[in-house]
Amino acid sequence: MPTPESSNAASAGTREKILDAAEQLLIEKGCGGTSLRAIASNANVNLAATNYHFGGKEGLFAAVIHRCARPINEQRLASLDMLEAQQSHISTREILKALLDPLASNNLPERLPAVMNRVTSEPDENLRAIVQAEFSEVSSRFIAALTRAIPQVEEEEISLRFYFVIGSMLHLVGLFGPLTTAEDDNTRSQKINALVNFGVAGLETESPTNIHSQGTSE
Amino acid sequence: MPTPESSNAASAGTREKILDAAEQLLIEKGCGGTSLRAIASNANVNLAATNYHFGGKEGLFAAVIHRCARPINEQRLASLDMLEAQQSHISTREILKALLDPLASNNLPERLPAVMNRVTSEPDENLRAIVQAEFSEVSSRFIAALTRAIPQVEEEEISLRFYFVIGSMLHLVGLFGPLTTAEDDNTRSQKINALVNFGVAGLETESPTNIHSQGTSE
DNA sequence: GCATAATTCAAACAAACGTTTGATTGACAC
DNA sequence: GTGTCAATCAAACGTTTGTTTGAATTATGC
Repeated sequence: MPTPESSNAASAGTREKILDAAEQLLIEKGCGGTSLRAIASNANVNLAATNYHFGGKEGLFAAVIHRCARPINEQRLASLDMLEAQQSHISTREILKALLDPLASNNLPERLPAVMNRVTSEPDENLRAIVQAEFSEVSSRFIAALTRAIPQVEEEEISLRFYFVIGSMLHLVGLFGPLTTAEDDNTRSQKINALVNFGVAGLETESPTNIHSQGTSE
Repeated sequence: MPTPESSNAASAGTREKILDAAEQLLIEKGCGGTSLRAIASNANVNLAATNYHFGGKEGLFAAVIHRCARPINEQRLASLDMLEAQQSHISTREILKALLDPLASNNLPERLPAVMNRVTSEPDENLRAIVQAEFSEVSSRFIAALTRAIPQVEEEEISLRFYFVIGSMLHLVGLFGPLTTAEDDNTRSQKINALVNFGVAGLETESPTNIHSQGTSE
């Protein structure tokens, strides 16, 4: 009884059908709220197929995360590579656009943002580790680029502000919800653009020198 | 068989013990990942007590949310009330401090931020509605105040940027994790302060007039 | 065609789930 | 004491869960 954990060509349809259904249900109900039976039913495959192809529930959701996160992160890193190859100094705005514009692109898996939003807040430790590993290169590369682009702010502060941008991004894509039409694509890219503006200003600001309590008295 | 859904004085110990254990487990495992049996076991009460006092799992978690969210939101609204009573013009920074400083206060329930972070990303629709209702007044009041404080940015944009701040906040409190010591309190208020700086800059920035694609060519 | 491996299937497994039941306890009123 | 009501308890309810099994089916190599 071999478990083809990493077979690709074989069993063309079933694997993808399971991944599609799992992705959909993961968005709607979360990881803990989705049963393998519901996945198999929505995918029109046998229940045992989920364990056969992915070795278990955890392996299945790991595969969903991987399939979703990889293309968008590759696009992000490719954009950053191109910027760094072409220019000696890159602006904060260019870096943030490389990070966030892929979310507005419409040749990406439609439900990718929703999956990211759902999965980054899952309490399951194993899934969290998978997500973190999937995004670690993007984080370190972009933090490094931002540190170079904004020399007047120290790296530790840049790192914290980068996670503010990520938090805003996750919250935003959670609001996307069922946007699928062409006009919604416009709305989406408008909101991504608003996040870029917001993030550029937040990242580049210099902290006020007086840290002590800036009270209510005017 | 009466179900004392809203009794207060009676059964002093058990109710609170259940709420404490449920809160703890909600943070660690999420709503779907926490069973009533685990709650009852950690609280050292009988399993049936959870249903007796809260009418079911959903009622229990709603009570946890309510107990957590209410004091912090009251503090936020009280701070905003005070600002609006004392001054005719309130700065963006003052508003954000009224919104975020309560998260650094140490006379609040320790695990409140973690509960907020966990529960705002729960897929359960009923719980989401409860959370939304709990925060709706804070949202509308603070968005209105920010709109008055930043007249050069239109309200719809302010509203979107406000949710960016909320997203950053939720992401930040998720990073707090097991911070409990006194020195960690300092770290926490430093990070809250960093978020205030970030948010002020992001909220007050004026969008660049050229919306069209700001390409890579310098 | 035939053997071999990969895949699908119905069925069952033990375990854990939320909820309910009915008896038992303790406190307070009269 | 007696009656009443809120609270706790052990035990069981029927479902649903993730996973496993072994036979049936399909594809692949020769």
